[in-house]
Amino acid sequence: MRTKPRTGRKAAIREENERAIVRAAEQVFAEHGYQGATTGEIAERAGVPKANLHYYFPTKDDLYQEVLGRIFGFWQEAADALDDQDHPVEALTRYIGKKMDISRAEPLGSKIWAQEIMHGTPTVHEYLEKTLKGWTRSRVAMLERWIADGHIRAVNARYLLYMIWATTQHYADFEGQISILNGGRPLSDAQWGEAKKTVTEIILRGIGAIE
Amino acid sequence: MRTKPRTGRKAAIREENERAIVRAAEQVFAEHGYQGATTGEIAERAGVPKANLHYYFPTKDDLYQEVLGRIFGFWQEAADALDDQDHPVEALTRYIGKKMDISRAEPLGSKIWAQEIMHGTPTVHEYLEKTLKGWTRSRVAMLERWIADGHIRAVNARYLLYMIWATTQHYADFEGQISILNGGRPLSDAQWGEAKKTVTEIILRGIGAIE
DNA sequence: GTCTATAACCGGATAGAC
DNA sequence: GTCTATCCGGTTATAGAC
Repeated sequence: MRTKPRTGRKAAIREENERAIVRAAEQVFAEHGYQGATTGEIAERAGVPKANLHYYFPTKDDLYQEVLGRIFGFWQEAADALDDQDHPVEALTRYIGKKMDISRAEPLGSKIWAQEIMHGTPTVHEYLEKTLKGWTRSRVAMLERWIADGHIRAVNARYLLYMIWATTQHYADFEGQISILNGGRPLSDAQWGEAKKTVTEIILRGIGAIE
Repeated sequence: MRTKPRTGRKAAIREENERAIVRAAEQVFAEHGYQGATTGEIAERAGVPKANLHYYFPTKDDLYQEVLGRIFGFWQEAADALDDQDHPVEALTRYIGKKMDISRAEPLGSKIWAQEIMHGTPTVHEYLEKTLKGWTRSRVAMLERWIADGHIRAVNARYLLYMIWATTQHYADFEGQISILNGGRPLSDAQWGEAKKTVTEIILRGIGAIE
């Protein structure tokens, strides 16, 4: 008997359990941090006994890496939005919009990422060195080409990128604060639209891409 | 004999120990999160036996509250920079500059604050409700007056404020990522100046306050 | 006011029956 | 593949000698 059958009843059970565990883990890691998260609470939220969690994910760290892997996917997806040779206005509008959408749809992933960075990148250091560093360099080069071509003003491209990351991720990482300042309610559809519009316009106008 | 003499040799010892413990606590809380921080490591970094830490701060939570108190001071100080009726360009330039300076001088506090928010504001909920909410409301009103007076364009004032918070705090909260992308070195004096200039210009131009 | 030794507890991980 | 019972290491907090 295979340990991890790809099809059949057991495979379906495995997949459903793993899915439930990873989702629960995202919530608990985001809310309590790596150390604060307990496998007991994750198992409870996933609706499985703690021993079963350890059957699917031998160690807490394995589970954490699985969760970080999911996040990487979303970040990569957003990164692709800036990976072409469109006009600056369209490219940046799409990139900012996509990042805002991810902040709304996957705030937990963004929070786990932020905490991982604040804790000294123990797990994602390699990713930053090997993938993000190169991607950033190429995007900076692209922005500098736009500057040379007169599409946008001469701003520091790297700090512009940081500004976009910071501003869009803030809506995920600080959603608790934003909700409280919004009268205890999460932002509505209309407010999200307004936030996205505000962020996009200030940045585009700030670099002289519009008006 | 007083338990907490205000002067004399014992008072000096107390003050020095408390100071060392709080500084060490900032480092450990920022790096490992509330749960990940151990009183043992804090005591070790402060150079006192663990039992002595508990003599000065009975519980880990007391120490955490002390650390958060220090942070509030810096945030309040930055908030004051926007508390007057100057021209928008000067007021916002000073506020952004001050927030960037705090990000550089006190990144640990910013990180602890960010994590506290991400963990659901268990400790600072009251502060957000009672202090930050009112301050934000008054600053939004001020910005809207500037818009009405034609000093800046009609942007959503609340999301503009969030943008300033996000962008400036990013340099503290994500300093690990920024350092890696900077070739493994923290930003130099010149780079900090360039970052501050870039952030300030994009925002001021983005709201039509300059150019 | 200091510090060693320890109590009391909790959480990650596993053994082993089903 | 599931789950109860348990081990073991680590953490907060304190007792009590100095």
